[in-house]
Amino acid sequence: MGRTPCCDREAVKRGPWSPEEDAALRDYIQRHGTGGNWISLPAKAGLRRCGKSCRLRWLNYLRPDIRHGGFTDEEDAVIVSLYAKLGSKWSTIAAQLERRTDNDVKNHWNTKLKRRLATAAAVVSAPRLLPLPAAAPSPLPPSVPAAHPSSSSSSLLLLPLAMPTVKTETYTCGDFLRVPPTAAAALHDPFAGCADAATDGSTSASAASSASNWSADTGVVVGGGGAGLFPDFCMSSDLTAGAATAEDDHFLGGYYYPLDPSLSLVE
DNA sequence: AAGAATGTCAACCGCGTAAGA
DNA sequence: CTCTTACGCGGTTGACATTCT
Repeated sequence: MGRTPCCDREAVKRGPWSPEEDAALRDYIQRHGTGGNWISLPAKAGLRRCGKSCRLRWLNYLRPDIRHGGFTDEEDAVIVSLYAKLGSKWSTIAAQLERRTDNDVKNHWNTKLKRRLATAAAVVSAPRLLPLPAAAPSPLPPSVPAAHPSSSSSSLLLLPLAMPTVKTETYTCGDFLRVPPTAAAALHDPFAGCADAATDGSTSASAASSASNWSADTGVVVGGGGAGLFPDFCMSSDLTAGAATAEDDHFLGGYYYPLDPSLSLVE
């Protein structure tokens, strides 16, 4: 037994909105607002649409202060990070992104980010994340916090990596998708355990060292491998300038997945 | 060039819940 | 307190576009 429909399905139009309907709805709302009652709005606006449909059309498409598509790397990082913390709370996640709708964020996750992560994880075969040698010197500049409060219990090395602009050899950091440690765990990252297993106080799996050890089939080594390398690789100008703070959650640490499936790990 | 496969995104569905009667 | 109504949200669908074979 289904629930009572919110409106008479026979009486209302469904499917894609015409430009005329868009104009009528936009015009009405700009003149009168929603009036706090979406159910009665369609009749007042002269639309043969369900109130729910009007609300959705306005919130997800017609509102003047929203953006569609073209998600930036920073937005991707925020989405992945918040998804790991909150799950599919799309409205909450969207609220953290300027002028984005929950529907857009949800679609972006389902069609791009989720698949990208899954593909990357599948392509990569263990060992995914290379533990740094215990004696590896800390690559962190003095101004960069050694650990983020939210993940301080993890032995993950938190890296001074931001969404990447510096080209090194064949690839840039833009060729990798950064996933914060918590997000990687939430995605059942097969390598998460590898990082967490290092409990001896030494720095462990390093996103930067991982990224810097990937190569293309051509054998070109990206970077040169090793923890000492990444100040030259993916270091954001903000971080090198010491501007990063512990609050810059999505700029610190995490796993780097190659977006190019042809990338393989350099042993 | 054509059909199939895949990707994208707008829109719908139905559930949970807050607010009001 | 209970019931009804409407809103907001997350999951899902389906049409259209694009890419692949």
